[in-house]
Amino acid sequence: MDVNDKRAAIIQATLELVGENGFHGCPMAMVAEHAGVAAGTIYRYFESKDILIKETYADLEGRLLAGLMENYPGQGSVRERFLHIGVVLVNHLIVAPMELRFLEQFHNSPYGALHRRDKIFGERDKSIVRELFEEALQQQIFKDLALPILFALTFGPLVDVCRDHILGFITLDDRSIQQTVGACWDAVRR
Amino acid sequence: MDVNDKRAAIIQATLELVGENGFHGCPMAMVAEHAGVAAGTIYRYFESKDILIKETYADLEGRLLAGLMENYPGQGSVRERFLHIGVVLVNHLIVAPMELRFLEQFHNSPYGALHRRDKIFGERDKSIVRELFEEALQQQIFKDLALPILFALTFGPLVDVCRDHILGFITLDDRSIQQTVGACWDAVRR
Amino acid sequence: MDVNDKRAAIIQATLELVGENGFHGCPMAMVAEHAGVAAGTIYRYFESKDILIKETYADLEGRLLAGLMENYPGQGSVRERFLHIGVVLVNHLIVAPMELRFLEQFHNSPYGALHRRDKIFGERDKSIVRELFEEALQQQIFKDLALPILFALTFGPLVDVCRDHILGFITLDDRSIQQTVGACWDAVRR
Amino acid sequence: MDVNDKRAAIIQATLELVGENGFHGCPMAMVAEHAGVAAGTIYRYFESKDILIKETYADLEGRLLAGLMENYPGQGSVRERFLHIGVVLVNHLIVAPMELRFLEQFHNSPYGALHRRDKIFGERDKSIVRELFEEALQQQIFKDLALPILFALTFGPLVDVCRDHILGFITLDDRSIQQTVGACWDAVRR
DNA sequence: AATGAATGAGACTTCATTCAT
DNA sequence: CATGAATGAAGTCTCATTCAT
Repeated sequence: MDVNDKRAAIIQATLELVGENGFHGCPMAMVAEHAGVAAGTIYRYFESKDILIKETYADLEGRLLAGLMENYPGQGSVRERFLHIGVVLVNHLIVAPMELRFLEQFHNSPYGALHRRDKIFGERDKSIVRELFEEALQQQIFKDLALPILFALTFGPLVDVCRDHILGFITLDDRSIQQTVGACWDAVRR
Repeated sequence: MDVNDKRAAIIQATLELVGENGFHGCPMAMVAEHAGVAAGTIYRYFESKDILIKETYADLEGRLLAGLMENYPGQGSVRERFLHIGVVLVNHLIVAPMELRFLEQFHNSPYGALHRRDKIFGERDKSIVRELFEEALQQQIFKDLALPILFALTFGPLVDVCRDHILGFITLDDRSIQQTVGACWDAVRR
Repeated sequence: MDVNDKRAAIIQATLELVGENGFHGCPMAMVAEHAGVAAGTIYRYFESKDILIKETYADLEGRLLAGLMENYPGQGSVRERFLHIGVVLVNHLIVAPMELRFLEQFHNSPYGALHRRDKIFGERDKSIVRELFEEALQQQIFKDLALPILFALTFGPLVDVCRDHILGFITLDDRSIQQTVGACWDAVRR
Repeated sequence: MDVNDKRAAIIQATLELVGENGFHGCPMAMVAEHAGVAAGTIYRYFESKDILIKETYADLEGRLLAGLMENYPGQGSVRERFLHIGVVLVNHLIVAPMELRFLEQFHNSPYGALHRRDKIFGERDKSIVRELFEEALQQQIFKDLALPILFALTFGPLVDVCRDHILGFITLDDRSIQQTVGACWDAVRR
């Protein structure tokens, strides 16, 4: 388990450094220092910096999805599940500013697009989010729009408001989060 | 006008390189080469790389706003003006992929946040967009949400769908653009 | 006389900039700006930056020697003349900090040594200083030391104390200047 | 000891290059080449070029002071100790031309003045030189002049004659060194 | 398996000098 | 003669990656 500890420490250090300082503020030597390992050691766990970044993203995404599934109202209506996902996502991101920053950085990198392609076309990665959206389409609850458009209408604004909250432009509380996710629902529902 | 030609060539080269390769793929030497000038020449027009980036953004934003104002239905209803802005914006961005990529890169940089702050709090930059949103709030046409949230509900999805179009994940045509902007309207309207 | 005005302005700008900021703080463009001429114009008066520096030095030296000859007690004793030279030199340098800085910078440059060589071996440049020292040697008033050593014993300390005064390490007044020059006299006299 | 070897090689290369070509003739790439290391390696030992220069100076000064203390006649008279210091200093400098040149360059740099300030006002750095001078002042053996002036009367000429020796303007031998240091003694003694 | 010193390509920026106007 | 925009070589410093220990 020592091995996983080290791997986890490196990923955590990467997340924090990218989150705080952006990609520029994340040299391998600094990752190593924060993780408490030697610079060369990183390369035993990750082939290159690119791969380290990608796996850090995958790790983050995994935890994000896991969070969405806690108390997930699997038996609830589409609307209930939609609101759950939106609210939990926002709550997760605004208490973890660095994770949000990381997500944004990642989406703007060359591999960001590649990852997105897999996400949208790949069949292997059927998350509850995608299941929900496909179900809502079939039941004609959602507008008849392409899946990426529905994703954009939902997650685009949510990520943006989280950023604005973190930057101090707005202050989100339970009520305004509810309202915002509700507005997203208005956007996608028929 | 020769001077402006050179300045414009440098800005254009910056736009294209950042758009194609991201910030990392845009060293000053490459900008110079693409612009057809010597490396040192850039510094006659822009004090530093940071300033070059900022002014490239300002240039792009200016053209974007100018585009929004062409055929702007100033006398139309709030809804008509909202749809005009959304549709024109999307049409502009999907024919200029590099400009879109540049915008996204910019918003994720240290100065991106600063710029955003000015935009939201500053009074000096009252664009037609902001005027429209404030009017819609006063007339209680929009939901009672903070301005940044309304912006997020509108422009977040629009920028995202443009990116997906450019990346080939979806194909936007007039009809789907109308529908998407309409969905944003559903999000913000009361 | 317009031509000489421009030349003089360039030399003056060079003196001030080197004096204030050292050689590093004296790019040709800045010299041009301070002198109120275009960068290219400097090259009509001085073949290169090296030559500009040298001629600036020559100019300064000329004014320095001219200063020494004002009220020079040509008929006075060797001691009187020595004291006059020392006191006038110090007074000149401590009211013109930039000139002193320039002198020091110059002596530490590659051409500094060359210039010194000419000064010591060249016959063409028989200043009153050298005449005085040679006379003092012949009359066995000075110690039987090589001329450069006598120069060093005299001007080395004087330049150093001027620098210390300018840097604020000491404060020179008429009395301490007299004493210091007197100490130099003690060093060289038999 | 391998680490110190590399550090020492870099310092030695800096000393030689500054000594031979002045500060301008000492780019980091050339230092690296002379030291037999890669350019980036220098930055493992020295944070910046400025710091490299300063530490090279400190190293040189340390060796200089160590040289002065060999066979130092600690029990001898003030005059004996003064002559010892002067003679040893000159002998050291004229066999190490590059060290002398380096010293001169250093004293003319922005940090030169700062260092000097510490030297004169700082209490922490009570070298035998300063102790000697203060003792001589107290015992009224020296003229009643400020310490910096006494330093100037002593070390100003000594450094200058060393330079002249190295440049070939004069040839110092034991006898002329004795005479020159003796002349400095005449300058400072009451 | 781990270390971390070493590497060296490449980034940004400055500036002496030229030359078309 | 004067201008000053343009040049591009050269400088300092960073950092992903390797490899001897």
